[in-house]
Amino acid sequence: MPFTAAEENYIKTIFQLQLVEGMVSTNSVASTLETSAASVTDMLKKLKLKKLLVYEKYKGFKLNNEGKKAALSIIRKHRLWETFLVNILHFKWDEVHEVAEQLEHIQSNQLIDHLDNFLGNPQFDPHGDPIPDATGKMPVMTQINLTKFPLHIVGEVCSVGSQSSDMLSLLSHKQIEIGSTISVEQFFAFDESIDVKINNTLMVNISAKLAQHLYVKKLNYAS
Amino acid sequence: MPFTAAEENYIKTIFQLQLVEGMVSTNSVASTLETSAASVTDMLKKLKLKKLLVYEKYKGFKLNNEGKKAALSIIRKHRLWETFLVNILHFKWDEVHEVAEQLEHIQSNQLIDHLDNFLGNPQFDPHGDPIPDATGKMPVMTQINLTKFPLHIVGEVCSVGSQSSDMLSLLSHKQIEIGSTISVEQFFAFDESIDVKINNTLMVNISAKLAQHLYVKKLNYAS
DNA sequence: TTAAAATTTTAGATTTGTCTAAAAATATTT
DNA sequence: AAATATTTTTAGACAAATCTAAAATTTTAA
Ligand SMILES: [Mn+2]
Ligand SMILES: [Mn+2]
Ligand SMILES: [Mn+2]
Ligand SMILES: [Mn+2]
Repeated sequence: MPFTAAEENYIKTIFQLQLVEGMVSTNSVASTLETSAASVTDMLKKLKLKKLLVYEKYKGFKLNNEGKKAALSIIRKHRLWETFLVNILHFKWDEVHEVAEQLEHIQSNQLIDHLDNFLGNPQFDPHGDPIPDATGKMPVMTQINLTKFPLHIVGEVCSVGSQSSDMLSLLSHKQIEIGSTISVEQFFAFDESIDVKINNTLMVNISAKLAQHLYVKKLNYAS
Repeated sequence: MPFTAAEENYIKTIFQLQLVEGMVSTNSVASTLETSAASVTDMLKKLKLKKLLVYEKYKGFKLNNEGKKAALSIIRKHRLWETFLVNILHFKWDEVHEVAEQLEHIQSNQLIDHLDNFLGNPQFDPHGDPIPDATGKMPVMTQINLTKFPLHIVGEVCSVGSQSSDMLSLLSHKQIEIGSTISVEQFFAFDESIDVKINNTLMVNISAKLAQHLYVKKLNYAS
């Protein structure tokens, strides 16, 4: 029942890929984890043996309920630790990912429950991603990718699709943060870039690639 | 330069044994880590190759300066995490050891420095053991084993030589804690047990075995 | 609808950390 | 000083996680 750190990294990656892809491919896992396709196949056999996923040779694979449950527990730990690092130890939000990658593998339910409680049972992590509770439930976010966000509607930046330093420093340069209000003002078909207004004042241009990694939600409340 | 968790566990164990034994034996490490003597020999070769210890076949071994430095860094992490678990997450002092055994292997200097700072740069962990600073220095304790403590002198319980649940629950039963004042009032040669006075009031009998695991320091300050 | 390209799996190694059983060295007793 | 016991090391094996290179399968393109 307890998993190794390597198994947990695969489980988490497959979970996140299947949210987007449905069925997951060997190569997508390999490139996400920066490992070889052969290693992925090796691990798939182990995870299948442990009854965490549905897998037929050459046909792709996806986590079953047991596997999803395991993934949510790892994601819960990862996001709670990130919250701890930023809120309590005053890390910057682009400095926490690597350490959380390690901390998520610490085995102790008591630890994670006490941590959750100490942090005040936070609902979202510093990147705006929802934190599953002990049973695996997460708040729904109805977040939309910025590329699909309607024009001239004010939303709030609530999540970033990548934690690469390159991306985070670009965001920082453009003065975009989690919680910034944002509205798409113009679309340029040529390069699919967009002009957005940040916090109702600053106007900046955002590349298609960057937009693909920004998630926003509509502001339902006053303003 | 970074060590694996297994290497770190050996380094820490050898350090602690050589404080008492001077030269360390294969079997003492094996029984402390609950592993086979053969595994210890295997690891000794690796640690020698990494120039962390002085080792000649069949002759015993001990950490050199480089090895001691590594050990102190691991001990620093272990004791800071224990302090976090007890002071911040409200674990009991006899519940923290297993989790700290895992947390001590997280690789991030930034993390441990921020944690130290957040905890207020504590000098002692919840078991009364000194916490090395970032350079490896620890406060000297001049603690004495209770079996060697002079009669009728008031001291303070500052460390326990074991973290076994059995021992900690026995201490709890006798209402002895870290920080309790203690004085040895009578020695019984027959079973080498002693009567001690706790916090200047309660008189209890302590077995030779228990006394061997209790460390006290003289109270130099008023009272 | 074959041929070429891409993807995936297998075969065979390697590293780390562990084990048991046997051999070697050291320590203790007659 | 032998014989015996203990400790330590070596030899050989195994599981986990990884790799490269080759084979198998599926997909795409001619
Ligand atoms: Mn991880
Ligand atoms: Mn996050
Ligand atoms: Mn440990
Ligand atoms: Mn301690």
